Amino acid sequence: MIKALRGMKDILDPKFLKIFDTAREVAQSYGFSYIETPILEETKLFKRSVGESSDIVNKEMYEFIDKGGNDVCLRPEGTAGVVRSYIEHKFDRLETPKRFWYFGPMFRYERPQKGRLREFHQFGIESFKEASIYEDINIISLAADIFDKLGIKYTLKINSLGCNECMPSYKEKLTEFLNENKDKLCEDCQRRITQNPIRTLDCKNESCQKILKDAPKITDNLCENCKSDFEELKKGLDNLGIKYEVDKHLVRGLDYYTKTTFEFISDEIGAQSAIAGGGRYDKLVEMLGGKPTPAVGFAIGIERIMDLVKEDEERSGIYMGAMIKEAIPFIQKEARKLRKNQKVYVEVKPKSLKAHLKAADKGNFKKALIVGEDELKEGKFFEKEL
RNA sequence: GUGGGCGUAGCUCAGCUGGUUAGAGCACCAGGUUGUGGCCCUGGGGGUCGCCGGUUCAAGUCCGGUCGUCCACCCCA
Repeated sequence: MIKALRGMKDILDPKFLKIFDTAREVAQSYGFSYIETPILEETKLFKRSVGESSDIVNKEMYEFIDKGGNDVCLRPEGTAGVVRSYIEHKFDRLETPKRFWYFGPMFRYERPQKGRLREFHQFGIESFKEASIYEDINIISLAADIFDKLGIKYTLKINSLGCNECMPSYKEKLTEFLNENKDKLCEDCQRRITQNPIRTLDCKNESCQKILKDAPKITDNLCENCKSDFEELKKGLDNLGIKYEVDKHLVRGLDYYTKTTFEFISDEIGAQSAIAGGGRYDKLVEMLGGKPTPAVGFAIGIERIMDLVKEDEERSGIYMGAMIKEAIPFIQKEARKLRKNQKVYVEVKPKSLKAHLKAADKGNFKKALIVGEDELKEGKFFEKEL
């Protein structure tokens, strides 16, 4: 038997569509426009944006040489492609902001576990050309609306990584501190010093945490602008009634993030608890060859929230069935009329009345319309509310 | 890449220290007097016991390998 590849799943759960529909509705209600970029891109794109030091680029990409000799890979995340498209269409030369939403599969060659697949789906938002902190709030509000609409409980964590002005100097100070304490840190943290020093702040190792509590704090190092923006962000979320926690250890794993970072967490889904993550990435457009353009966005992991969405169990629609073969054309014709304003399912195999009612019940329909010999003669239905 | 659990019917699993035709519940299908579902009863279909090799008179059961799956680490949505 041929099976789906490791870490790849067929999607049969109707909740998947429900999530898609909800996310799309919310994004459109905010006035965002749809974008879908190719699933296959030049490998370079991700090396430059996500960062060569990241695990994603380092060991998780589905990378290969195509028949034309191009080094390509399946996209491991959504932002890079949207930014590439933004620049390619010269939107960076306009002053008008561009706001997009997208939805599609992403690929990472990892060991699968709960909340982690090799092919997974993300709904994402990217907003370009708007440097205002109010846009960050706008974006967070959009994400919160999607979760609220889906009935998903979450904890929102926010942090600021600082900008071009203050981040590099903080990184230096931290690296210096880490190097001084290098021999006391765990193996992972020692590796992190060169790869992504800020990640050490997040280490789960207790002995590391003891040492790191004396490490320079990111919030103490923010420049005036970043500091006031972060204050404004908190006020803005208060204003909208969106609850949050400040998490000084919140670091995004991708190199392109700056200033605001945020994560929506659920405590009901195991170790992979981040259901959405995002933030500002003011340097990325420039890094990929565009004009300097501020940008902010986020992505939701669809598979991670599947279990958090409640199933619709209400009966709906009509079940139509025939008890004799001759009645099938009749119900097909009637079904077309009825479908103008409701869901109508037609069973094309003749069955006993009992069997039809049972099927209508199992299918969670609200009403059953059955046609037998008598009904066919009179052009009527046997009608039953379920 | 590292560590641990698990692979027996569509699903959830049972199968003691190896012994004849491999079981249960749920699901599915058909009946319970001819055309009224959800409950109940009866019957039925469905399994190369993940795969390969080894030990043995005999393996679902023991051993090795392999693949898959789940959970965790790393990392991330």
